[in-house]
Amino acid sequence: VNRKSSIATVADVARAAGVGAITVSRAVNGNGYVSEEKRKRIAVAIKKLGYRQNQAARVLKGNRARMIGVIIPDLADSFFGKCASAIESYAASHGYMTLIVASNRDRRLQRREVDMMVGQNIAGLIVVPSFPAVDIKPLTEMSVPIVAIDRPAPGTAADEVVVENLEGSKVAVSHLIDHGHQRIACVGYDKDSFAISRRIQGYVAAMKGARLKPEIYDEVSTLDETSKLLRKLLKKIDHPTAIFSLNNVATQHVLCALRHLGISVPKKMALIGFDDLELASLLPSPLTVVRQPALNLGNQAARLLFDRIAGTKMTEGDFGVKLVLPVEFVIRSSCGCAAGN
Amino acid sequence: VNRKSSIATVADVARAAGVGAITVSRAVNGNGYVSEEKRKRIAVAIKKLGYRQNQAARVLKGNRARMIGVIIPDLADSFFGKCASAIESYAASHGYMTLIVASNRDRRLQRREVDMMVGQNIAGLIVVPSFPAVDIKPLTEMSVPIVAIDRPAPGTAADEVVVENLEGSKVAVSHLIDHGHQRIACVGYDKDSFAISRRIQGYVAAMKGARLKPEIYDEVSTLDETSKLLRKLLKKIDHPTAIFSLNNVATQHVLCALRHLGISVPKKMALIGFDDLELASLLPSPLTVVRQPALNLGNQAARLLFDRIAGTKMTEGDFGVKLVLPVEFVIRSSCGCAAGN
DNA sequence: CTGAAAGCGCTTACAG
DNA sequence: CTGAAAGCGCTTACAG
Repeated sequence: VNRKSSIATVADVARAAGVGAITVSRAVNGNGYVSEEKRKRIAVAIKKLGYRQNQAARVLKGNRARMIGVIIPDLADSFFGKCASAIESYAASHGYMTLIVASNRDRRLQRREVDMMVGQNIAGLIVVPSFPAVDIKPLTEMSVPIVAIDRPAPGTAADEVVVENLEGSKVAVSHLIDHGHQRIACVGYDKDSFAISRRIQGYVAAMKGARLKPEIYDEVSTLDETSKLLRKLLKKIDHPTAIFSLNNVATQHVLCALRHLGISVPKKMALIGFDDLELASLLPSPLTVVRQPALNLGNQAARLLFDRIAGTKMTEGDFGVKLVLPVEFVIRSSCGCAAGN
Repeated sequence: VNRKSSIATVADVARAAGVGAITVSRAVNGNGYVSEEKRKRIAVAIKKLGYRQNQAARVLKGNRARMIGVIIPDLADSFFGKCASAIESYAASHGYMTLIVASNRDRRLQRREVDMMVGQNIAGLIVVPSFPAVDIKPLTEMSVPIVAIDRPAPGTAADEVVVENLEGSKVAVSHLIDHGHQRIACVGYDKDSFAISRRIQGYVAAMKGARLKPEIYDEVSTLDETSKLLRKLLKKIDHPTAIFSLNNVATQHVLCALRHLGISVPKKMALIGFDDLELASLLPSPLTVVRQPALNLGNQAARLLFDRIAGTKMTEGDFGVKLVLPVEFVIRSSCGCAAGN
């Protein structure tokens, strides 16, 4: 492949600038001292030859790639998409590229992806841990810094950034109770994930605090199942008068199902969802939600990761920084409050 | 860095399997012939030693990285997010990782990102071309296969996958005309992009076809500007009675502005948007839209790209495959049709 | 403050 | 059908 011959190497730059190869390397990487004069000559030569550092050679010498990995359950999910977006921006501003992969909640797939990331020698990883930490062990073994978002990664030294799941849910459910609701259903799925289980705990805490009986339906993941559930619930005379939905997808399903059943919100059924939705404020009854700071979640995670990459923070014996970001309770009117926003 | 010493190399595997290094390489990459017996011994040795191919060394030898690049304007935009998601899945199923970057419609940023992708020796690129093709020249010069999506990349040999922008708009606007609307405003921004300009053309064609006068407001990009525009329009006695919005963001702004102004849809103002929205069917008046096949767009683009990477298609003298995907006209009720969906 | 030499782990002609 | 040697482009101790 002799088209390669047209690509400039350090040696070419060194020759053109009349210096040694190592000096070029130092100038490019900003290590060690290079006299101002040589630095200039090198810069000129680089521009003239169109030199670009070959990352493969750099990595082969033992350096980490200027790349980080991001593993999220689903790239098309707006919440995770926003996280990824914030991370990518942060990485780009630090001169790093971002390998983004969706685990699709498929364990084998994620394992393969982790292996590939090892093969690429990534400098760090931000992950929404859908699986036991053993799955990312190949990376921890290489002491690649890791930040877990949305959920912790127990058994690792990973930093973590999560949100106030329990507190946010408690506030939301208490708000429904303040509106006079006695029967409040809690609807969603993925109850084994940290975030959801914490939200359920918050719901339970609020209900128990008001001496109300929790009604939890935490295995309702499709629109169909949601419709079925609501139809069943509404048959009872003494049915729930409010719903707390556990994430954006669950909220959408509940909204859809209620619409199809012709149940008006909040008149016949009040609703608060965890996670904001794009058009939430434009719905017939603007949706009251617990809003997660998706962009900030990504940002903070990236910040922690790059602190580790830069070696600012120690990893030895240190069990990681744990960050809990506040959520925002956005009152519109699906909860029963009159004024929308 | 002597922790390296614990990582197995081809030489280690070769020794353990009692074969030459090259045979290991051939077995791993599936080139050339390796006897069944040696293949088995090698597989055993690989498993035992936990060998993983070092991508940096592979790339340094002149091979392309098992990585593709994706450049989109904005990762948090649900339309582009879906495209990226489909591309990533396709790539993963082919054993490739995906470098996803947002250009943020910032030309300098994108140039830097292209340079970094060159440095990583990516095997292919899928790009939403926001800028002249000269910006991706470093990649074309290396004959990296490129597929343009959403917009063409004139002046390159890139394959392209776009949607029926003109046709979709024409159908939508004609539908409004069939509802008896005589004054239909066309609202949006980014008119210099291919997709939007084609949509405007479709709008104009439909209007002219009905001998109606086009009213184009194609520099309305923020909610504020949208509100201002609508307020101004509604002051006139003879104001437009329908709006055609040019993309998902414009549609959202129009919906928001109308809500704030207390204008009911479709009674006071009919509306059709290009691009579907998540909760479109749950709005007070479910939104009629021209739906783009975002996932399929990504899929088709990935398929074309991997055809090129596999060398199935020639690039020399060939000006690329041009694919135009159909859009779907989803009639709900914001256009004035009674039945929602 | 700067340079020459060695080597990272892989694969590609070339022999055999 | 399989192997030994060279080299991809870079950076890291080590001298000077």
